[in-house]
Amino acid sequence: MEIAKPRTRRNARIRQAIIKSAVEIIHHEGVAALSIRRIADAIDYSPASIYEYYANKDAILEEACDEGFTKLTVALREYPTESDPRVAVRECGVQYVRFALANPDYFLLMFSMAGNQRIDNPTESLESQLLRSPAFMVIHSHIHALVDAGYCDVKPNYGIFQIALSAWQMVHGIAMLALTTQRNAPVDYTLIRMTLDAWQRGFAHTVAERHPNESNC
Amino acid sequence: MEIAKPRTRRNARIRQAIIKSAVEIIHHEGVAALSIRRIADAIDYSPASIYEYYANKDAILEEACDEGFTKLTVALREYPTESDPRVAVRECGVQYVRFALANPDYFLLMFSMAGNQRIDNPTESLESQLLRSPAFMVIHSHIHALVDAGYCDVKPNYGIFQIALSAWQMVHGIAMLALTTQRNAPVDYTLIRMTLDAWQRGFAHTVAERHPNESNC
DNA sequence: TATATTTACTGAACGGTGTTCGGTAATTGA
DNA sequence: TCAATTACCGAACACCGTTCAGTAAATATA
Repeated sequence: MEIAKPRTRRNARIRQAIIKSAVEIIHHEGVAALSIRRIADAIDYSPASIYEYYANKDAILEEACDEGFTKLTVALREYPTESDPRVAVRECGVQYVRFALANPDYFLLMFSMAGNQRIDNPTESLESQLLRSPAFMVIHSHIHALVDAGYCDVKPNYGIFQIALSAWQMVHGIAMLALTTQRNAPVDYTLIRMTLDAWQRGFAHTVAERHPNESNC
Repeated sequence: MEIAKPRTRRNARIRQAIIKSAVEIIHHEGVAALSIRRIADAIDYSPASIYEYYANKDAILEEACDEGFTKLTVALREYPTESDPRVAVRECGVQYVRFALANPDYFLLMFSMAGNQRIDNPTESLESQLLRSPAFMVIHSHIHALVDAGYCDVKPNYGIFQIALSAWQMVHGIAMLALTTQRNAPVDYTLIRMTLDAWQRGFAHTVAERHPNESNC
C-alpha cells in the first residue's frame, strides 16, 4: 500500500476532474447552473458514472467547499505575520472580504453547505472545532499577536478565542451583506478599513465592561 | 376604484393564502421542501392555477421575503427607543440575532433572495436605498440617538449612516455564522452582548483614526 | 495465454421539479 | 339571456438527482 496503483491514481484523477469542472461551472455560470448532467458532459462521462466516484451531488459540493476553505486560508495568509499586528489583523479582514467578493457564488455556497457538514463528534465544543479549522486559525494567530503586543486585553470569560470569533463575525457580516444586499454597489475598501480599525479599537484595554441596564436572556 | 370589487378581494385573499402556506412550509419543513405543487396542495388548487396569481416561484419567494423583513422590523422595534441609547443599540442587535435564530430557514432565504431583487433605480446610491428600508432605519435611528447623546463621534467621511451600516454588518455576521457554521452549538447571549458592547466602544470618540502603515486598494 | 472475476461505464427509467398551453367551467357585464 | 371575460385544471415539456440492470473493459488467476 506504499505506492499507489494505476487504478487508484486514475480514480483520483477523475475525482479531481469532477471537482474541477464543478468549481468552474459555479464560477462561470453560478451555483444554480451546476448539475450532475452538466459535470458529466464536461468530463465526457455519462451522468450515472459520476456516482461511481461520489455518493451524490452533496458529496461533490462538500469537496468543492473544502477546496474553497483551503483557498480562503491561502488568501488570509497573504499578509505577513511579522508586521504590526494591528495592521495584520485589519488586512487579514480585508483579505477575507476580497476573497468573498472575488468568488461570490463559491463563497455563498461554502457557507450554505457548512451547516450540513457531517459532525464527527457532536459533543465537541465550538471552540475546539474552530481551533482545528485552518482558516479560523489564521485570524486567531493574528489576534494572539495583537494581545501579545499589548494592544488588546483579555478577560477571564472573553479571551483570544472570543476576540478572534468576533473578528470573524465582523468581516463575515461585511462580506455577506456586500454579497447579498449590495451586490451592485461598488465596495469602498477605505471605509472597510475604517470599520475594522473601529472594531479593533473596541477591544483595546476595556473589553469586558458591560454597559448599564443590562437585560439578560 | 375607491371600493374594491369582490373579484379583486377574492384575488387578494388567494394571493395571501399562497404566501401564508409558503411561509408555513418553510417554517415547518425548511425551504427545500417548498414547491409549487406543495403550495397548490395546501390551498386546494392545481399547480397551474398558482400561475394565475404569481408569475413564478421567485415572485412568491420575494413576497414571502418582504413579509419576513416586515416581521424583522417589528422584532427590532421591540426594545424601547427612549431608554439609554447605548443599551438600545446593543439590545437591537440582540433582537436581530434572536430573530435569525428563531427563523433560520426564513432568515437565510431572505438574504439569499435579497440579491435577486429587482432594482427599481440601478443608479440609486446604496445609502438612499438603505434609508428607505424600514429594518435598517430602526438601527439607524438608534445610532442617531447614540450620537445625539454624545456617546459617539461622527467624522466627515464616516457618519451616522456608516456607523449604522457597520452595526448591521456586525450583528449580521454574528447571526449568519451562528446559523451556518454553528447551527448545533448553543448561543450565549451574554457573550454576544459583550461583543456588541466592544463594537460600540470602538466608535466612541475616535472613529476615523487609521492605524499606521495603511495599504490601499 | 486463456479464463474467471472484478471494475468501469452506460442507457433507460423513476419520481420529482418549475412552467406552459389548450380546453373547459364559472363568473361577469350588457 | 347571451356573449365575453376570468378562473381553473389535465396533460405535457424539459429539466433535475438518483437507481439499476446490463455491457464493456481491465485486472487477477490458472
